[in-house]
Amino acid sequence: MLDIQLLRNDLDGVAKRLASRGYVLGTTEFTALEAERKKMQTRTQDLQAKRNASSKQIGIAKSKGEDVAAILAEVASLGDELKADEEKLALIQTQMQDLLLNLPNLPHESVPVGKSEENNVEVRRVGEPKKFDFAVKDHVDVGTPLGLDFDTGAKLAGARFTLMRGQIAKLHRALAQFMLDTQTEEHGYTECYTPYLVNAETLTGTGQLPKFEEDLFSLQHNDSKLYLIPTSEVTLTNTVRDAIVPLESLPIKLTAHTPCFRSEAGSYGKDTRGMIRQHQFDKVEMVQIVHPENSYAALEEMVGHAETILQKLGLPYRVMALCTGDMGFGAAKTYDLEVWLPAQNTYREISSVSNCEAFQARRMQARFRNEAGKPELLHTLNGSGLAVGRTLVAVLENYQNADGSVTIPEVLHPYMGGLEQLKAN
RNA sequence: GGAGAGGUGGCAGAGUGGUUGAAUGUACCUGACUCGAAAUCAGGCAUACACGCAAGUGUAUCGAGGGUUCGAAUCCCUCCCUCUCCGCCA
Repeated sequence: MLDIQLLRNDLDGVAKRLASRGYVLGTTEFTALEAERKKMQTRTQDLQAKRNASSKQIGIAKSKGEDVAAILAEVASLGDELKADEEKLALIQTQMQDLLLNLPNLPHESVPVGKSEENNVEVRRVGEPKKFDFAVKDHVDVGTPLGLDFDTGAKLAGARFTLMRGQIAKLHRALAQFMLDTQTEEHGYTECYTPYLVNAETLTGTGQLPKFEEDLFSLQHNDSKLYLIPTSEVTLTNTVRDAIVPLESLPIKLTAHTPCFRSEAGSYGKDTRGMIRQHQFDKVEMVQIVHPENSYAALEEMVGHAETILQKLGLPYRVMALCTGDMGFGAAKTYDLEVWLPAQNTYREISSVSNCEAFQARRMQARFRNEAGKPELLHTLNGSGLAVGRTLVAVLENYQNADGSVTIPEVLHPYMGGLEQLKAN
């Protein structure tokens, strides 16, 4: 959520910055609503002040045993008008809140301006794509003989679900364990186990609701509606919702390995083959909750934390700075990590690391007590470290051998009980 | 699922429908005393929002939302959460 003060003071500036990410701000609508709000709020508060003053006098008069009929009559006439004004004001404030909740974050000044994916800027490239002296297969063809089973996944749940068996299932688990251990032991994140189902408030805090409800899976339980988390960014970040944390506790660094559930509405026909785009996938998430002064340093640091995983796995990748038009709703700045997939002969997103500045913190009312002892909004960051399913895809494709076997990256050996190669039985 | 007890400021803990944004204690900050500290004394000490150049003034908030009333922390209704006992359960 943007600071409403900023909209009041510099509406055109805000509109301009939002336009850079392809969002058209209804400035006329805002101006009209804001004028109405101001009028109604002032009027309502005046009436309330009058009522309060009279009521106080009634109290005083009664305690002295005086007659209160005159004041009573006077204040009675306020009643209907006040009630009508309060209702109207509440309606306006709801409208204003809706408007604010649906505005995306402002891009940081360092973000390249652009319309789409094509305008993203490559920051660096790490690792050399391996040369194969045989025709490379994609992860579906490599993985199927080894235990990757799309047919059974589809039978059990439908399209975009996968079943893994045996060695592949174990490799998938090994990857998650390895990532979690690296983030906790080497990078100082606290491991968390979080709910997979959350309420609407939580999702509003991180920005998935109200605007992106269609991207979520939900279920009705008695009178309450719960949603499956699309990422543990949601649960980890919301740990500080409605909280004022002490300065000394910063930065808060959290990580979790959870499944993520996404409806993938609007991506029909995209990445239908294989397990690139699934309704359910595992991810090790990193979240940092920091002092506003440190959030951009933390962003760079977190990109490094995600890169570490790719480097240890020996997977070639590149770092992309997303342009204004390609960034997510809540992000002020985002880096994507893209891993090399030989079968697609291209780099594909495997991690996304974003600084949301105070955008989520303002929605969540997540604050810290600053040096002066006053509550101030935190900055929140999140990033994948990494998406486990896509990492599995990358390992299968990059480490495939001519005979159909797959070499297991060395760092995973301890997690695989010493196994060094996946082979079909 | 059944029965009961609760939810008030950083913490503890009062609060007969009326000068209660809230006693008191404690923590914290400032000042006085002191060479300094402790003790003591005095003052300060919630959040959000609105109006205002400012000083300031006003509004809202006692788990959440409704209601009754001129006036609600206090009365009524609904919901949420916590705790205790019983039942069921991985």
